[in-house]
Amino acid sequence: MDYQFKDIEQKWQQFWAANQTFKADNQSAKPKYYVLDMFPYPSGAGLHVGHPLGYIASDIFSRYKRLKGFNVLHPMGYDSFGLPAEQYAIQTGQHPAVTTEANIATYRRQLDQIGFSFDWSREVRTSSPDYYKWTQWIFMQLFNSWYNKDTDKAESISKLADYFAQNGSAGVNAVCDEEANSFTADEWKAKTTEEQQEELLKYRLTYLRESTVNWCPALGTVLANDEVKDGFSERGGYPVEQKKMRQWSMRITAYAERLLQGLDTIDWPEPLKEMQRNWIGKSTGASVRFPLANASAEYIEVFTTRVDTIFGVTFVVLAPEHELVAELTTPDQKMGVENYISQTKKKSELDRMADTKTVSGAFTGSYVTNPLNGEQIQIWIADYVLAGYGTGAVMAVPSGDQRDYLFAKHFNLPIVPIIDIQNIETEADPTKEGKYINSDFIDGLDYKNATALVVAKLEEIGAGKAKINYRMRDAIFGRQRYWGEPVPVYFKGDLPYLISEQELPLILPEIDKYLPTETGEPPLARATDYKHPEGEYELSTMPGWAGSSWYWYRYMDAHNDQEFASPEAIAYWKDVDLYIGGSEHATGHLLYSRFWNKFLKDMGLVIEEEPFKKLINQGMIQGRSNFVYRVIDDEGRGTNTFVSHGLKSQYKTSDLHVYVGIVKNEILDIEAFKNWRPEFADAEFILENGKYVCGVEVEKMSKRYYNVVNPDDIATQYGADTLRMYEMFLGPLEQSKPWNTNGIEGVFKFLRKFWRLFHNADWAFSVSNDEPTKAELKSLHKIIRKVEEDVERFSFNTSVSSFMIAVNELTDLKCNKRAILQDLVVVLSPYAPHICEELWVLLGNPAGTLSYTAYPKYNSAYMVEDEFSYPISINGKTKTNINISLSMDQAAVEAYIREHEDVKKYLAGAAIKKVIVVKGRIVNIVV
RNA sequence: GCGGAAGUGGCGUAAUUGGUAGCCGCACCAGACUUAGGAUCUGGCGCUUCACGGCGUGGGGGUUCGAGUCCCUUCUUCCGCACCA
Repeated sequence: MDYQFKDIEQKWQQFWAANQTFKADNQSAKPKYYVLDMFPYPSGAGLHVGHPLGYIASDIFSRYKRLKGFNVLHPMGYDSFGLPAEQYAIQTGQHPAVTTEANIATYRRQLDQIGFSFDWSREVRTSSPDYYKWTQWIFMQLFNSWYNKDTDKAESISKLADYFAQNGSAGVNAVCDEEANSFTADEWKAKTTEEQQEELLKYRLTYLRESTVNWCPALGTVLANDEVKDGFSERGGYPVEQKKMRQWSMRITAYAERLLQGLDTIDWPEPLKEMQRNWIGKSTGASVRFPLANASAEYIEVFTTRVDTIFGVTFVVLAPEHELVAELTTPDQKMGVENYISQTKKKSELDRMADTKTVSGAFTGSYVTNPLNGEQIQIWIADYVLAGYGTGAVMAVPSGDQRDYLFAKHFNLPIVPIIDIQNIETEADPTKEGKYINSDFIDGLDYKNATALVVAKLEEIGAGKAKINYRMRDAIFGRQRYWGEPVPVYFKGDLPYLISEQELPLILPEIDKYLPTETGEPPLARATDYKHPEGEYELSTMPGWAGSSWYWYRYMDAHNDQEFASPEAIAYWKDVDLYIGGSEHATGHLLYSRFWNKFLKDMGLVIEEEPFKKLINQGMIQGRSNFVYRVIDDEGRGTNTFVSHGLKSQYKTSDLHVYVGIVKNEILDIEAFKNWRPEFADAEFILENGKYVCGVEVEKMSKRYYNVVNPDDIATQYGADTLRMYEMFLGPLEQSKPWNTNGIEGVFKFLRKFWRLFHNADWAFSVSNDEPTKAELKSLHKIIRKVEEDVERFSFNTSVSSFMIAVNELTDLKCNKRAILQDLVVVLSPYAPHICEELWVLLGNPAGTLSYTAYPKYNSAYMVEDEFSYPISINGKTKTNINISLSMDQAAVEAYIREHEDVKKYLAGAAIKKVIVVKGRIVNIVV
């Protein structure tokens, strides 16, 4: 029989499912290996050819590891809470659970078709109550914890309360709200329960606080920083504004340093680590207090990374939102300041970011004192100072900072040079070289010594101290949406209380409409029976990242209803050895997951500090869009005539995306185009060389560009094995590339050739039991080693090429030896599992044993050749080939060369200076 | 502006990590078999030259017996961050 991929693939997919071939055990004598894919959000559009790229790579790796004798955990599930299903529900009234269920069915069908070796018995869905019960449970643990800086870990909040009762707040070194108060033990005991709870809330790792949030009116919810891009929501692209709200947050900042340090211990792509480092944004510097004369506050505190430049400070700038602005504004400056503030408010976040050129600001009329030289300096406000970073106030050093420089020039403020080699003619010079001038007690010193001395002096007089600042903020956790995990909290008065663990899961209630209420409350307010006996439930739900921040643990023990995963399961699987997914999750999911993991570690619930040991970012597969060109008539109206790409410059045209399925090699199938949409039924064409040529562009693969290529279609036409190998063949896994089906024939031909090796001219299965020849063994062992090397370094594209070479070689040798082919089947099986299972059984092996057989052992003995013919170069120019034996050492080779007739001829009497031999091979003779 | 990655045939890419640049595939050309071919097989395929040869990894320079690979410089493209004091 010719290669019938359809029958073969269906047969084996059914076999794997029926026999649970890939079910992993939670105990085994084999070493464990955990391969994880980023689980998909099941959108209505289904999978396109880009989605499986990473899944194919991880599947190859999983199958390879099984052959190498590992107990492999390779699970899959769905991140099934999320905005799109809810938006769809708002528009159609359909329950998100219903559409989600339907989408999951589509995803599952599409995934099954590609022949993945997932252990489906461990499937998870974040929207299932069995699952979100534990998301809520982890939320409760976070609520019940605070971060102790002294032990550098999270600890129980009840122990903190005990401590307060005994010692008051003194000696507590916590990461907490700035509003946290100091009190004695007696004062604590004198507080009411409510007052104590209110105080404790300032310490909890998940807490409720009035804070400035990203509010998206169109979505009716707040968003975390990583969900906002350039002032617009990442999902949907709606405008986002800043708003003060009482909101749930997660104290991820407590883990800033550990999140940063941990990056050095994990094997992740450097760009991704760099993105996380940037996001955490650690900067080392000092906080300095500039004393105020006549105000309620004693000083203005600023953060600076260049405390050595303190003698160059000629003014202080506050953010317009700074709390002291109103108080510090003198009557005669009042008008200017208020104008400026209202002007700033009008500017959107986007304008403010885009416009970094214009210098603007206003003088408050007040002054502070430079704590080191007693100078009186002006206080200004300006929107180049951000309220959210540091203290919302900066000391301006125009000689060293370009923004301060421009500001000083614009408002005619003094600019004082402080370093001898500084050149401040036209711009600020932030140099750290040179010696200080105009700088009192640090004059003549260098950067390092000056910094240390200034910090020491500031600490001595109580005007400042060394400080580390992080750019990262706490993560906003509540969402005013329906389709997410309910927050397991009820309110008595203004204070939140956890529901009891017995009440978990707190089930998402049914509601009739998915919009916010008329009074602006979240959709959950529409639920009629949603009430806790002791108070009102929290009405916001958790954000999309909650469920995905711990899911890899659930896979370890997916059906446990007593714990999120049993300690035994966690002790066995520990962490994810290999994680494959897109880099778009760099500052979202991947950061939050590391944060929760560290917290769970602190609680003693998990073992490893970092959840994902090695991570690979697969590149994005882009779409290849095709265009037709509609001719525009003289009145500027679109006609129904389309001009071919090469002639379009002769007409006025507008371009139109055309469905890529009716274009082949840029040639439009005109009949298919006419049938594509009714309005084109009588379209006319201006052709070139009798053909209509389309334009091409690389864009994101998306429905609206008509450039989506569906894996189902490829699998139907060529089979899953071809699809799998072709996606790998396309290029390096980590590289983004446009999808192009053109080369797929080559891969398909390869699989047919491979199939043919096992069959005779009449397509009857036929292998020989003869001893393999040396050449056949060499071909086999070359590929055994090559695939091993390639898989270990995730270079799947190069293995596909090597498979083609091996099969070409064996075809040329007319090899049909069982000894060769059986090993070849094993080596190829991670890439093309279906065809290999079929051939494995035809070779006489029991069905289902292929996945757990041993990977063939490479034997270098088959690589050795007695004599090689080498090209000889003299002074880098290739002259001739000579034969040389591998058993010769360098000295023997050199002697042989000197006496060799051909070499002598080319040397023409010149003396040999040096013979370069690399790995027994002469590469050059220097004369 | 700062940070990162990358520039190799008509195209996707490869190069044992400093050792014969262009493997494998697509496209293309020629041939064989064929009623036919969008099937299969064989051969060719960086540029230039009738040929010998010469040139060639974005450009320029350097280190080296030897550079796609290392160093300097410059250009281009993509990605991330972006008033972070």
